[in-house]
This record gives sequence, C-alpha cells and structure tokens, in this order.
Amino acid sequence: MALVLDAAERKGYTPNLAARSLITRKSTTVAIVVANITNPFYPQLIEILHNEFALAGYRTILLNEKTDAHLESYVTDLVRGAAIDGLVYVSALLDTPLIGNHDGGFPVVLLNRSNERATVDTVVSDNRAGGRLVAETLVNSGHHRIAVVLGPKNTSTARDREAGFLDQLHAMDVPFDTELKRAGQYSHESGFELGIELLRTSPPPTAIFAANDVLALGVLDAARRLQIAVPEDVSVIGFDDIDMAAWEAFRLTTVRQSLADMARAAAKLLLERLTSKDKIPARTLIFPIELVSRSTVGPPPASR
Amino acid sequence: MALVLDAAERKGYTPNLAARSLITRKSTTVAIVVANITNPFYPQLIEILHNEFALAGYRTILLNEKTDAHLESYVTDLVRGAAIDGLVYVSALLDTPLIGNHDGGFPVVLLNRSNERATVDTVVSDNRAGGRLVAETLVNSGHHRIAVVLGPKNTSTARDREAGFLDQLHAMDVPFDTELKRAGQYSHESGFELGIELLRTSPPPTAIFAANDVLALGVLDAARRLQIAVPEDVSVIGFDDIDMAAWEAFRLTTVRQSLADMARAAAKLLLERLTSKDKIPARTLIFPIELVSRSTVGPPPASR
DNA sequence: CTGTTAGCGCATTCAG
DNA sequence: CTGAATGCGCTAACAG
Repeated sequence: MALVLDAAERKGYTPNLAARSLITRKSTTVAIVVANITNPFYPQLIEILHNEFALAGYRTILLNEKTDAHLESYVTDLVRGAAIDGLVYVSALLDTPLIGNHDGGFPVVLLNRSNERATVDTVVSDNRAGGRLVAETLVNSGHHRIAVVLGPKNTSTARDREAGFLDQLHAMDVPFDTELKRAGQYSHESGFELGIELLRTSPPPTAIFAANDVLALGVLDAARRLQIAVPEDVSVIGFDDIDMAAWEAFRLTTVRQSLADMARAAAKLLLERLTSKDKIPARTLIFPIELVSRSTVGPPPASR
Repeated sequence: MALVLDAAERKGYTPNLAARSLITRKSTTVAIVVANITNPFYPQLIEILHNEFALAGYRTILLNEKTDAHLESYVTDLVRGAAIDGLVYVSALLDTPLIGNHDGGFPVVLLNRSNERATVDTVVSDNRAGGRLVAETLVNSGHHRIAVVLGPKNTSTARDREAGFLDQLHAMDVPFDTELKRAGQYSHESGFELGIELLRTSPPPTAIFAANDVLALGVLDAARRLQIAVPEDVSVIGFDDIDMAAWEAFRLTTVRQSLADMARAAAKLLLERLTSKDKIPARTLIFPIELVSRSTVGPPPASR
C-alpha cells in the first residue's frame, strides 16, 4: 500500500533503494551527460533538467564527457547494470558513439544536439534558421565582410549554424572569405584567441558571428583588449542568449533559444518514456529562435 | 575472481549494480549538494569533485539545495536507503539542518562552509584573513569610505569575510558607516542592484568590497550602467577569483582561494572515509588566501 | 584453489 | 483482504 509506505517512511523507516530497485527493475535515476559543466551554457540546462526529474521522483547522476574516462563503456555499464533508467545528452558532439548502444528501447533524449538518425528523441532549436537570421541581420546592417567563429567541428550546432549562415549569405549575394572562418572550442578562451586573430587580419572583418554566446563574450573581450570599439568598429553577434549575454558588460546581440523551454521539453520526453509501457516512436522537437537586439550590432565603420 | 570478472565485463557481461550494492552494502555513489548550479562559482568546484570521484570509481549524484524539495528528508532517505556512501556540501548556508543527521559516522565533508561544530570534515579558505586583507588593501590605497556587499546573512562565508574586514578596519582606525552595508544573494543580479543603491548614496563610497566575485561582477556592471569609472571613481574588490574575474571585461582585483586545491582536498577527505574502515576524527583544512591585483582597485578620487 | 550455496531487503506472488 | 513465501542478481562464505 502506498499510503502505508508513506506513513512508514515518515515514521523513520526507509526502504533500501538497492533492494527495491532490484525487484522493481527501476533505479529511479537518470543520467545527464554534459560536455563541460564549466561552460555557463550547461548549468542553466542542468538546473532545469534536474529540477524536473526531482519533481518526478528521479535522482540525477552527472556524467562528464570530458573527464569521465571511457564514457562510452561507462554509460553502457550503467545502462546494462540497471543503474539508470534513462539518459539525456546535453552535448552537441556528433561523434560520441554512445547513441548506437541504446537503440534497443533504452530511453534517451538528445538536448541541443541534432539527431541525424532519428532514432532517439531530440530537442533542438532551429539552428539553421538561426544562422540565416544572423546573416540577414548583419547584411541588412550593411556588413559585407563577416567573420565566423565556430565551436568544435564535430558539433551539430556548429555545423547547422554555419550552414544556415552561409546559405543566407549566398542567398543575399554576399561573398564569404574563408580566411575569416575559425573553429575552436565552445569557450571564452577560444573566442578570445580567435577574436584576436580575426581582428588582426587586414582588412579586418566589420562583423563577427560567434556560434555561441560564450564564444561571443570571448570575442568581445578580444575587441576590448585591442581597444576596438563595439559596435562602432566591429559588430558581434552570438547565439543562445545565456544570462550573461544581458549583463551590462556585454549587452550582446544574440539569437535566443528558449533554453528553459527546451530543457523542460527534454525532461518531459524522457519522463514519458520512463512511465509509459508502450513503445513510443522517436520524436524531434524543433524550437523557434528569435533575435535579441542589444548593443553589439551596428552599421559597419564608415566604409572609406 | 576479479580477473574473471574483468574479462567477463569486457566480453559483454555487466553485473547488476543494485544486486551488487545490496550485498556489498556500498553504492559507489556520492552526492554533491550545491545551492545553485547557475552561480559560476559552483561548476568549477563540481567539475573537480566529480572528476576525482569518477577516478576513484564513484558515481556522483547532484542535489540542489534550491530546487530539491525537502532536501533534508531527501538526503536522509538517500543515506538510510543506502543509495549514497558519502556526501559533500558545497554550500555556505549555515542553517541547513542536514548536518546533524549524519553525525553517526556517515561520511560527510563541507566544502567552502565553516563547521562551527567540528563534527564533520571541513575544507575552507581563511575567509577571515581574506576579509582583513581586503580592508588592509583598500585602506592602504587611501580609502576611508568603504561599502560592503554581502551574500545571504545565513552564510558562513559572508559572516567570516565581513568579520575579518571589520576587524581590520577597526585595527587601522578607519570608521565603518553601517549605511554602506548591504546583504543579498550571491548573484550577479544582487550585486548589480545593491551596487546601484550604494553608488547612489551621497557621499558615495570610494570603494566597495563584494563578498564574492559574482557579486563583484554585478557591482562592476552597476558602475558601468551609472557611467562611474572603475577604479578612478570607485574601487571594487571581490573574493574567490573565479575564472571570469580575469576576463578582459572585468579584470577584477580579488582575493584568491585555491578553489581547485580545495575541491581536490575535499574529495580526498571523503574518499579516505569511504575506503578506510577505521573511525577518522573530523578534520578541518584551512587554505591560505592571496590577493590578486588586477585593475579594479586604485586610489580614491582626488579628495576635494 | 574451484564450485556450490546462502542471503542481502525488498515487492510481488500465492495461499489462507 | 491480510499474511507468509518466493526470488530479483549478485558476492561472500563455505565446503569439497
């Protein structure tokens, strides 16, 4: 009886979770795989995921793509060892070979990472449209020499955002100088270094598209270091709209993804799989994006 | 046989973790309790803790002091339900009533939170000395009207840093105007709001001590919003030396805690308890602090 | 040293 | 509808 148990638990009795899990064949635990907790982008998602799962009675274990040695076999062991009931990848890495192992009906959802094989649930924003929106915005402001700073190449977000961006440039008949394309990590440091490089090319770009906000903040800091005014001398646009983008120090113009909605949706998809007994076909949720205009985009410097 | 098992596991056999845990009476899982993952201070610590535990073969479950309803009973259930073998609180909250429940030999370590009752392992930096160092630095730069922005009052860090600060002011015969003391959350938003308030008082303070870096970044942004130059018009000093403090946009002068060392030490203390069979007395590790001079402290504006 | 058995603490079954 | 027995999948203790 549930009521009896509730009362018992309240009175000081606590069931052994391992024993319960052994018999119910449920661990009431889900794992969240992130690439790098230190990137301010992830905590915003983790917090919501964690909260949603906690509300539904699930514990959350954290896996780090960077530091967990042999993540692949580690995850496999957790799954086969029945230590987790479900899994959400909050990681844009394309070449993580993990997904393939969980096709067999194990509940998996991909958050912020597109799913080429449509074999598991996926929640993404319209990264391609976002890339297009960036190109459109910048070109409409008068820019013709635009640089792009990408995250790791093996990342679906970098790939899709770049593709949309280039498509739209092409559609608007603006040439793209491949010299102005750099790829690094999704980190402030990477944005800073690549920003310095880019701003030192001659002629320098009049605008820089950073494939995510953390990168964009690094680019802004690079401009600051080089005493290049934003947006007077160079425009910068990011992607994500993390909290910090709105800070007074940055006031970054960026493409907003509804991070909170996406995280909630991802949790919901996973929870449905965890509680439903029927087989559910893989679903893909694509969230719309929108431009948030703040203070880092303006017309190009008076062209000679 | 371990060897047999190893081979078996490699060939595709994976033991059921619940069954194993039921018999070994170990979950090989530890929990990390944080107040707010979204605060950039925590991920730096979580990452290291997580990594150290992973290396030692422990999974990490995440608990959020903010969102996990009834954290206290939740943790108790995990402990009594044998779902976790140990616990680290990365939270400065003083009034969390949780600690008392785990006195009975359950492995607990407090990271960045002082331990008034000396009943569990504790890893902190010398917050009091840090507070003193701040006062000394500011007064030596010529400041006599110094404001302080604190985190939540029920926080050991806020309490100790403030105490050290006031002690040293007193020792140097500098009066403290209690009008210039504000307390809020350890968040950028709080720092921003309180910073605005403080900078609008008249006469305004010539320096502001923010009890942690996130708060200090908020204060810097407040100055930026009000077009008040740092450090020409107002000096700002923080505490922690998180990564962002070094960013070009801030270049914050701050008191450095060896966050990484502290996290590693905390993990080590806990792992010792997890692997040793003897009773280990509670230990307290106090890490030294040091001043990191960047660009936000200077002499006060030419005094009339 | 290898193979067999008992039992960890539950939820679920079956009998009463 | 209530109560005792079964067994989930392992590891440890035991016997051969």
